[in-house]
Order: sequence, then structure tokens, then C-alpha cells
Amino acid sequence: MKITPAHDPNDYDIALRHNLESVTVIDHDAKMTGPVQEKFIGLNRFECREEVIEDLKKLNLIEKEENYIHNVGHCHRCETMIEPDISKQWFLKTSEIAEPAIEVVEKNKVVFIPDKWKKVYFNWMFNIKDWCISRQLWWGHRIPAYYCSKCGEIMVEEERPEKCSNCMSTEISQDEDVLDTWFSSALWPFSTLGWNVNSEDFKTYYPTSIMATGFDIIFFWVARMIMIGVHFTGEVPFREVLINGLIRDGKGQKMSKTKNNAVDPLDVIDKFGSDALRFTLAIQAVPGMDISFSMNRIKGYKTFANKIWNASRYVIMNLRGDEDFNIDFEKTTVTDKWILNFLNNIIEKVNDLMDNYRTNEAADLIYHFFWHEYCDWYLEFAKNDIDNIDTRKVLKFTLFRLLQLLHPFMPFITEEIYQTIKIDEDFLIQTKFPSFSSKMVFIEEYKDIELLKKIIMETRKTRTENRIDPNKKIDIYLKSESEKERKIISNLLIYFDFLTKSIKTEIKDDFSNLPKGFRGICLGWEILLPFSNNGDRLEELKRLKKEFDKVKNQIKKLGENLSNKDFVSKAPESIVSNFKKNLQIFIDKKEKIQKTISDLS
RNA sequence: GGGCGGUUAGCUCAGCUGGUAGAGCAUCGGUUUUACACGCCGGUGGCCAGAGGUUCAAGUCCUCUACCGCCCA
Repeated sequence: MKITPAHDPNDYDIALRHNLESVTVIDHDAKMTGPVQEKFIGLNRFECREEVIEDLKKLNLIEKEENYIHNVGHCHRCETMIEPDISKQWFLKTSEIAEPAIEVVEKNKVVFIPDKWKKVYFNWMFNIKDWCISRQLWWGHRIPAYYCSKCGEIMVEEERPEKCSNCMSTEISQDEDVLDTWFSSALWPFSTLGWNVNSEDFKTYYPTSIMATGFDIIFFWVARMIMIGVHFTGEVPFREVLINGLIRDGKGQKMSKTKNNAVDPLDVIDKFGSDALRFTLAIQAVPGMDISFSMNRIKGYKTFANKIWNASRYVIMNLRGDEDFNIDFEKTTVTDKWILNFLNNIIEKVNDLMDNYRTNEAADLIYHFFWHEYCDWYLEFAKNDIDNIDTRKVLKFTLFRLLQLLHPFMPFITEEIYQTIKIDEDFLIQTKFPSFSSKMVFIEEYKDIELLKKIIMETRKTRTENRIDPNKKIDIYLKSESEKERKIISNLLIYFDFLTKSIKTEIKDDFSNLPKGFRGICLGWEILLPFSNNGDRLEELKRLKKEFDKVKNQIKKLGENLSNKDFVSKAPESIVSNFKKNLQIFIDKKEKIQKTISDLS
């Protein structure tokens, strides 16, 4: 049997078990050395193999040759085949410093986010091995070990000793090796704050609040920093470890140079902008989950940046220079109050989400609010009230708040826009991040405008689906049995007419004696677009029949639940009453659709 | 071999403590209206991998199966 404990890990283990000697026969240039036959010495390893085979053949000791697959290590840079070698290295004994490091995580002095990564940490810490901390590299912290060249004494000291502590010789040399990169990384607090743990800096900034990193670094850095930090200071180096996912390619593969599937961020930034890239990653970064890189999504969020730019441009164009943030709520409109209340809600939610590191949901929320509430609705509403200074104040104030909310996700475009609307602080980042304000609570106005939006949407839908010329100004009748709601909507008709292209809208409590027409139904309201507006009756019939089936289905579902004794007795009161309310709404709707169908037929 | 994660609209992915499914892109119809056609208005599209279980109620909790991926040995 051939065995080379000095040049193969498996053989090394066998040698340990059987008390065999490890004999070095390959030197650092991969040439043969040591106690081998004279003629082999100096040959490189590949030549030597051939020679050995030849010799064995001569001795008639080769039974057969065959190819098989095995694993051989290669240098990751130059691909050179690696030959394992035995050498003297410095090791850190980990058993003692690992225990306190396990304890601080068990006692939640260090918290992993998401929590599941704690298991990965424990798994590694419970199976920890002594840590080889010396490396044969040029760069790094040099190991503070000194050798006496006379007597061979080893001295580990902070400062280079003048004399050998054993024989007093002055011929002293320092170890050539440097510390493992991760050992140096573990020393980060000391490198940055100084080596005196009683210093002011140390007392102020240690421990730090959070360590953000990838899961693959839990072993390399997080665990080591905790061990070293706890050992030298008795205190954890950070309170929280936020684990983010890795960015993978479109197929979910880890990006790597050898696979050639890596993406250069600078190329992406050239194409879509750094804000778009940053926002895309932020909105896709579900805590602890990997991200599949998708160019299409970045492209989508580039258009968002464009939208922000244009909306801001519009707002700035309409400002008259006299807008500060002292808004007189007595003089603001219902729609102003609606957007302020909405904004206030978003601010509250975003703060909550950010506190819980659910940044992806925060980004999504802001995105939707900016585009589909502020732009789609509020900017349109405000066009009617642009001469009202307090509306312009709200317009500017809301934009400012949105820039603040967006700033962590899109720092460049938001800062650029801020520069043109700023009031006091020089830079956006200096302003105080928004928080919920009890002064901006306008529940009633919020509800009123939400109702108005629904009616407008239903009207548009009815219009479009019946092929009424989109540019044609038409007459519209609205009906509700609720006097309160009729009053609310009649006060908001100016917005309604503008956004539905209505010449004249009449609000009724009854539709009899009116011309026949296309109908829409929503939230107890009915919309009537007279046939005189033209349109396609057959399309309408088709649409209504489809909707009729939908409603019937929903009534069936809700009815099933409500006739279930268990549901009624066990489900919470609020759910049951909600179901009942919805059932009534759908029943009403069904009747109205039936009426409309008969009108049309 | 051990551990972890994924399987939701054509594609890439959200969906917190269980209460009748969302985004971006794509697609279809309409629209060049004085912030934006990188736009606006409207629509289509999903028995939430499969099977069982818990529950009045499951994309959401539990078990198993299949496939995909990652980490450790």
C-alpha cells in the first residue's frame, strides 16, 4: 500500500490513527525531495510519477491501468493542481472562547434577523474546530511572534523584544506569516476604536447596533467577531445581525466569474441609473431570501424614477414661491385633507416596516402611494384648486415628505429634486425622517374621497366598456338612496366632472322617468349613462351577463358561510357582520344588474 | 449523508400574527388631454406543485410526496 500522510488529507488521518510518521517528499516548488531515491530528487511531481510507473513496470509490479474520476484541488486563480503539504502554523484554541459566544446568542444579547439563521450559527459553533490563523501572504497583520536564532526560543510580545528572554541573544527575527483575513476582520472594533477598551471612543461606540451581511459570512466574520469581542471586552460587538440574501442570476444560480453569469453594476447603472438599481434591489430584498436578478424589473423601476421626475416637475412648475409648510387646515380642500391623511398613514406604516427591517414592503408601499395615489389622483384633484395657496402648500409638503420617504431607496433623484424645493436644511439627508402626526388625521375626508374615487372608477369603466367615445363630453346621472352620501358627492362634483368628462352630472334618489342607458353599480351607488351618448349595447349585455354570474357566485359563497352554524357561532363577531353586510351588497347589486339587463334587451 | 430554502398570473417575484389573491414586465382594447407615450384610461389572465390533516375558515399552520436550488460533511 502506498500512503503519503504528508501530502494527502485522507492519508494524514490514517497516519494519525495508526501512529505513522509523516514524511515530506515534495518541496514548495512541487519538486521531489527528502528520503526518496536519489534519481528522483529534483524532478517535478508529474515527471516523477512517470518515472515511478516505469520503474514499477520494470519490476513487473503493474497489474493494470485504468482511468477513474477523483477530486483534485486547483488554485482558483491560476488553476495549478495543488499538492497538500504539512507545515507549522499558528492555531487559536477555540473551545474556551466559543462557549461565551454561544451563550450571548442563546440569551438574545445578539439577535439574528431573520431568526432562523441562529441555527446556522449554533450548528457551526457547536462543531467548532481550532482555528488556523496564520497565512503565508504578503498583506495583513503580521503575527507578533519572535524567534531567537541562537537558542530557538519563541516569544509572543506586543513589542519586538530586544533580547531573547532565554539566552539574552539579540539575534531576533519576527515570524514572516500574517493573520488570517477573518482574524483581522474580527479585530474590527479594535482597529477602528483603538486597543484601549476603556477609551472614550470605545465606551461610546462599542457595541455597535447592527451588523448587516450575507449568510455565508456568519461563520467567517460574525461568529469570529463575537468570540473575539466577548473575550476581550466581556460585551457583544453588536446587538443585531441582519442577514441579507445573495443576488443570483435570472436562473437562480450564484453569480461567479467562472460561470460568467455575473453582472457588472456599473453597466446596469449606465443603462437604468443607480437609483433604479438600488430601488429594485430594495423592493426585491425579502429578509433572508435570495434575489433573482431581473433586468426587466430594473427597467420597470427606471420608469418610476421618470415618473417621480415628471410629477416633481409639474409641482415645481405650479409653485408660486409663497408656499411654506404652515398649512392652514381651515382653508384646505377635502382632497387636500384626504391626501394628508393618506400620507400620514403611509408614514406610520413605513416607520413600522423599517423598524422591523421589512424594507421591501416599505419600498413597495411608497411606490404605490406615490404613483397611484399622489400622481394618479391627488395631482389631478389639485389641478382644480391650484389657485388655493393652501392646496399648493399641501402639494409641496406631500412631495417633500415623499422625497424623504424615498431618500433611503433613491438617494440621488430625491436629493436633486429637494434642492429646488428645500426650505431650511441644505441636504435632504439632514432633514428629520417623517413620523406620524396627530394633526394630519382626517378620517371623514379620507372616506369621502375614497367613495368618490370608487364612483369615478366605476363610471370610467362603464364608459370604456360600452365604447363611448373617450373624448365625448357626456351627461351622467348618479343615484344613491343615502341622503348623506348624496350630499357628500354633490359637494365633490367638480372633481367628478373633470375626471369623467361629464358636462353635467345630476344626483338622484330615483332613476325612474330618466332616459334609458348604460349602468354601473358600486357601493350602493348607480351610474346611468344615457343611450343618447351612443355606445355599444351588445357589448354592455355581454359584460353585464358576465358580472351577473360573478355576483351570483359570490352570493352563493357568502350564503354558504352564513348558513353554517359553526361559522356563525365560532367566527368573530366582526367577520360575521362583515359577511352579512357584503351579502346584502351583492344581493342589491344582483337586482340592479337584472334591471339593467331588462332595460337593454 | 446532515441541514436550510423554494414551487402563487405567460416571465421575475411580493403576500406580517389564518378571514374570499397582489407588483413589475409581457399581453389585449382605447387614447397623442396643457407633468409624464418611460404616459393616461380600461380589460384579459391564478382550483396559490400534488396528496392528506387541523380549523367555522388555509396561499398562510401540521404531515407526507415530487421537482428545483443552496449550505455543511
